[in-house]
Amino acid sequence: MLGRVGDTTDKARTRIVRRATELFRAEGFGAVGVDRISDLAPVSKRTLYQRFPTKDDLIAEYVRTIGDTNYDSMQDAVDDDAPPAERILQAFIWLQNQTTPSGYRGCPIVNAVAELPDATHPARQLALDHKDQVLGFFRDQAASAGAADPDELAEQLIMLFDGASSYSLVRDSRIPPSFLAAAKTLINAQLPPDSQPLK
Amino acid sequence: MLGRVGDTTDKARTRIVRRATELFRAEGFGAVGVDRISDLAPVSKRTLYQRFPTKDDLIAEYVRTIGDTNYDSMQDAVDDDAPPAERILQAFIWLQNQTTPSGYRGCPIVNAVAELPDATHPARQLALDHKDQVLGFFRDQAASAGAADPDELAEQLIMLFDGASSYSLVRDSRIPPSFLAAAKTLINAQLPPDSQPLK
DNA sequence: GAGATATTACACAGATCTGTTTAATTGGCA
DNA sequence: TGCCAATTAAACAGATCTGTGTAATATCTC
Repeated sequence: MLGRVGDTTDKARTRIVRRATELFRAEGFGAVGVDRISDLAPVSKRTLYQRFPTKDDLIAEYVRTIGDTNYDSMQDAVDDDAPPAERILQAFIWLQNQTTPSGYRGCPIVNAVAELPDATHPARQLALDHKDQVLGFFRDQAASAGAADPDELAEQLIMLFDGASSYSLVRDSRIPPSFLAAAKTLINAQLPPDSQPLK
Repeated sequence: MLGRVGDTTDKARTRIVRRATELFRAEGFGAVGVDRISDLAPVSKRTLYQRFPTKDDLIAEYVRTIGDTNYDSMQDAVDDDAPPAERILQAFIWLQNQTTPSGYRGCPIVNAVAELPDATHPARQLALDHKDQVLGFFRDQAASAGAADPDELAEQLIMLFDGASSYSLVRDSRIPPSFLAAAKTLINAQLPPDSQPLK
């Protein structure tokens, strides 16, 4: 039967999204045509358009998927039993490892927003949702760690986080150790005086 | 006479680059055709191709121009008589003001690298040159301020800097005050104990 | 095995893209 | 005025793009 809404066993759909993810991630939306995705899926173009009526629908699904995948991957790198400040650092180390040693193409969510000037594009909201999810994680950990202003610290951390992505993208090199040092400095500046600072 | 190399009075060339800058900046390279640039310059397509044999040449010129323009604009916002740590903050305030109150499209240099997967594209080196210029500014100021490790601090600052751009891009909102607070925290953490900390 | 459904290959429409060709026209300068 | 280089408009080539129409083939269910 043709893939219905909520069908989690639609193999064609899965293959389409997987290939689209690889190609969009590496080259962006404009540079990747629908034909190339369907050829590599492999699936006929007709089937692709059966699952995704327009390319923009596929782009939106890509943004949703890569956001969820990245968040899950990051969470997998975080030890739930570690102290909250350590958990933040583990997330930072995860990002650093994503950029090893070269070939990193920048944050796919940020890149998507950059390539979609139309603020009403459905993918734009999904991109924001993802960043809010990451921001929420930082905020929750900051609060648990006893940060003086968890919202402020979370904003600072996500700016540092995404800036490190840009750094790696432009230089095509691994995020440097100064990245983790900066995270520690920002966190320590907000920890209560009686707590053990990160070092 | 037809615009020669080094001709600084080539009005057609100037108009082409100016329009290309507006359009590329707002929409990216893929979404902007050469026809649209020439129509708006206004200049015939023939003249455009006389000045820039390929679109990639125009893209490279755009990256060079926007990098230089932004760096100059940032330097104009920096008071040469202020202490070095203050000069860094003035540069950060400049970036914050670039994102007011919305409509910011992210760092054009980072966006250019994201949209040009080919690492040998001439614009890629120009993008790196620009970021090295900004990094060098931060390093010089950090060193003048007596930072413990000026290279490390400069890396941290440029990561925070570009991350704030991404933050503003994704959220279509002004960079928040926590940005400046983070810069101060990172700077203060490296200033000599006997110096006056930023507040 | 029969019938319904899904997928395939492939041509096609219509739009757009980069870059070129051609011929008419403009504008500066002697 | 008259020359000459530069610019213009416009059509064009050839490629690519998104999305559709069609008819044959494969797959699944009963």
